[in-house]
Amino acid sequence: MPKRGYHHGNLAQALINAALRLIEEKGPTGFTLSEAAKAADVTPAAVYRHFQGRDEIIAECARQGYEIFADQMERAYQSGQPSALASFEATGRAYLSFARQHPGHYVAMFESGVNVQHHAGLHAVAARANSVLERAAADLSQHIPAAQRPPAQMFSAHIWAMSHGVVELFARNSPGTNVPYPPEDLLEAGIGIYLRGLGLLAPDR
Amino acid sequence: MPKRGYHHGNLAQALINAALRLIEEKGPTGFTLSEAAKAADVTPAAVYRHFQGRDEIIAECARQGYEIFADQMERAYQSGQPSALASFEATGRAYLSFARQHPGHYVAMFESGVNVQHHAGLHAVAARANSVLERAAADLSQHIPAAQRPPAQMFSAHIWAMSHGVVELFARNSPGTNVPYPPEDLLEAGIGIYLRGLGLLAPDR
DNA sequence: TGTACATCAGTGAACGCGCGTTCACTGATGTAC
DNA sequence: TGTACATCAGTGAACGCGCGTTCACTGATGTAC
Repeated sequence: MPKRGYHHGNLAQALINAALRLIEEKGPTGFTLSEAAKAADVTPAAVYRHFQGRDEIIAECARQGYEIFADQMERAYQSGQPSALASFEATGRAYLSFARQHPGHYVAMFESGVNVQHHAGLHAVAARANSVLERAAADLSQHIPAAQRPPAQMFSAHIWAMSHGVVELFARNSPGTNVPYPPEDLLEAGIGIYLRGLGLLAPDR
Repeated sequence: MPKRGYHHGNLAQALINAALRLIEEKGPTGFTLSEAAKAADVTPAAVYRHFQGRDEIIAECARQGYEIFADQMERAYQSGQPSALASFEATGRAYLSFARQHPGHYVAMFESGVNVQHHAGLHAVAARANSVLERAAADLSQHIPAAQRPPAQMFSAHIWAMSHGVVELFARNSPGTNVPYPPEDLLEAGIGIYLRGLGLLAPDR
């Protein structure tokens, strides 16, 4: 409890943290400005010293999430170097791991209905996260015979889609039937089969 | 305007339809009981003659959605018979096509936070939809050499995840960068690569 | 070090709003005789 | 066919609630001299 600085200390971040916890616990709908203020031991009106309103809080949650996400993707990419394959697989894994470690951020980014285009800073950092995955895909595509090489942007999108789908459908308590595999294994296997389809892994292992 | 039957005619379904339109236009959050009632030209209190409350309306939207979805999956499966491969590909395509044709239902089913387990009828029909995809996967797995055959439930989950991811990320105006491919093509290509990875398509085309 | 003043983060009361839900009711429809 | 009655879908008024937002304010902190 440092509580240093002016009055509260760092109310802006305290509100963001409260919002993230609320979003994580009750979904994007469950978050209210008033409740976040209460969680930060502050009057709802105080929020307006730091944010324009409710929307800006969610947007900032998402922005910080994209920042962390982009960093983790970058680190995953580096961890796999110099192997293009290892880098690519690591970024796929990083997606799921991010969703697990930062559920509040994840929901703010992908399920809150926040408009990435409408917030200047948001768009930039979202693009940065995306570019890591695309770079990994581009590296990898060098290893595919040019003739049958699909655009890197395309299979980066495939991996992103499969990762996102696994998170949404199987890494939460969510709808439909629960599949009896840990999401990590499911994604790992899926990416493996996909890469074999690209001719990047031996046909049988 | 048949307006037959008692008073309104078929208020229950009129409310569901209004709810679906609202959900489609404003997202799962945008739907309110009061607004649905107004759209059906009825007092909010009238809703309680037909539903226990707000939640039950959304659940019924989702239920009807799963019903349509299961039917379409079934039809897609049949359309591919007797080829296991054609059936499987068709069910994958049916997913995206359903999301396009019935956006309100889709959102109610997958983005409204409705709990499939909590509503008896919902769970059953969701399982029916899922079982079609799993049957298609099981058929297909017969064509994979037993030694390297992954469980059918697993690659059914992969295709479901990729389909869902493509819808969520690229078939809406949603987050991140927009990929310059029509979602249908993206999904088709992704499934193709994946099936090649399973050894079910020729390695080069 | 001490005093006077400016800054500005957070307060507390108030607002209008639309929400979901309840209740006693009304009056159109269906049915029995 | 006509009348009396039962049913029950929808009404309209009311409720309590929590929301986001505004406003004039207060009083702790930082700063100039």
